[in-house]
Amino acid sequence: MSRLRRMPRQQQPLARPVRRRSYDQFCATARALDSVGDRWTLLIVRELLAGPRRYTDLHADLPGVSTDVLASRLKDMEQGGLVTRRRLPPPAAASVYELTERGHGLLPVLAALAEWGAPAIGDRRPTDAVRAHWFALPLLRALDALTHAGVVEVRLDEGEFHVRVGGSSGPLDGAGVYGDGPAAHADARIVLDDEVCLALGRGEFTLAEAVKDGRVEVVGEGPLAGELRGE
Amino acid sequence: MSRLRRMPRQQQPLARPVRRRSYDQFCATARALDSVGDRWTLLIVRELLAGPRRYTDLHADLPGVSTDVLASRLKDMEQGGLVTRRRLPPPAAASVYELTERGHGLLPVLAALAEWGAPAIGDRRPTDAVRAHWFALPLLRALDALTHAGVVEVRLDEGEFHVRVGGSSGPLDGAGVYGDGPAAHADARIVLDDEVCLALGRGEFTLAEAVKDGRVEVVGEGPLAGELRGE
DNA sequence: CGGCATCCGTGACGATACTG
DNA sequence: CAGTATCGTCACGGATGCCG
Repeated sequence: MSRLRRMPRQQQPLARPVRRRSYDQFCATARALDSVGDRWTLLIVRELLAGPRRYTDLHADLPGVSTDVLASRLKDMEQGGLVTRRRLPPPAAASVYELTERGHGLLPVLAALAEWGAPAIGDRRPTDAVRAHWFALPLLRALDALTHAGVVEVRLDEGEFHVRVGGSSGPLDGAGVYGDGPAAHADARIVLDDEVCLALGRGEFTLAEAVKDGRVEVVGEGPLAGELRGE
Repeated sequence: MSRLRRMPRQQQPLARPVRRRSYDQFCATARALDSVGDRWTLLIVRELLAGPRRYTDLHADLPGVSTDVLASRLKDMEQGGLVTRRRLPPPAAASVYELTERGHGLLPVLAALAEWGAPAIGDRRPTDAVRAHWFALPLLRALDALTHAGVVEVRLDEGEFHVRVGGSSGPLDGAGVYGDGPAAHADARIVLDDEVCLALGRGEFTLAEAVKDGRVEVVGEGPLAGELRGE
């Protein structure tokens, strides 16, 4: 026995207060990853880009995250200035988390990741969870060339979501860039299936082409709907 | 002894073969993070964007990564199609890792992260490591409006690196988007300090403005150097 | 019921030593 | 030089408990 300690190894833990893990590199990318590189953090941002959400809603739409990790991430993100916690008025005894402006600034990061990941998404595996609004990020790429601004409601097999488009995705009005479920007021609605939605995100064809051969159906009368039809 | 097992808890380990950890979500962003969301992976990509590197070079420019984690990541990335391992011709008994085209496709992701991280980089902490080419990604943002193509050598306090610009960052010729050290053939050279370089990455002012008031010095005679001077 | 905190087993990580 | 082996520590995932 006595696996004779091979080294004194008595080096103190250095009295590190709590030391959040950092890459300790003077590099913009590394600093960004210090903030959002932890597991689940960017997916929490993806959820919050849909607008303010409660803890339980976040937990429901992030299958696999454990309760303590979610709570811990939200705390870290609040301290890091990515999210704020807002207590709802008395009737509803609950609080919601929402992105700060800094947190919203991660949209290009999420969009770049979605664009890179779209070609490799493959088929849906039996163990894969799905939510309709997860298709919003890839789709935004196909919609960001629109000149008219407004809200587009998107109907997929999995459910529906809505996105704000046009106006260079102007200043947020407190709501998200996209949202789950139907929109309060939609300027147009499109109906398509997952495959077509992902192919649009991959840039395999344009929205106008997809509308033309019937893979995407456009409902609505306004100028935004007209532009979606390629008119 | 016998800390009496408190529960049957006999649920088999399910005979999982090895199961790389996945978010198991049918979502382009989550799939992307399945590939590059692990700690250190994106920073390895940052290094390899500078061109093919050997294991030891990677280890030297990624302070803090342990040898086994680096080896494991490179193996995962090779299996994931992000990098290839190439054995150098006999004289040099070594092998290098280089990005595949798919791996190069992560440049927009790294650029978005760098742009988001640049405003928050703060001051250099005593524990922070630095490498000159870590400033390349933020700087690319300030250079991507150039119309002339070529190689710009950048001289900072920390050292020098070079970037390929123009031509919409055309097809790669096997080398990186940027590289450490001086360029084999540079069309122009700029001299500036870290602060100015990061401010350019934050978009606080344009390169032409910085040249005008002397915060950036441009050396060279060709058309690219002329454009850098704002002529 | 929402919002966590606690406990526990497993795996990932970081440091160092060692080997072909 | 290019990793592999070993080991201690911490983070993660799952279940459960607590508390307003």
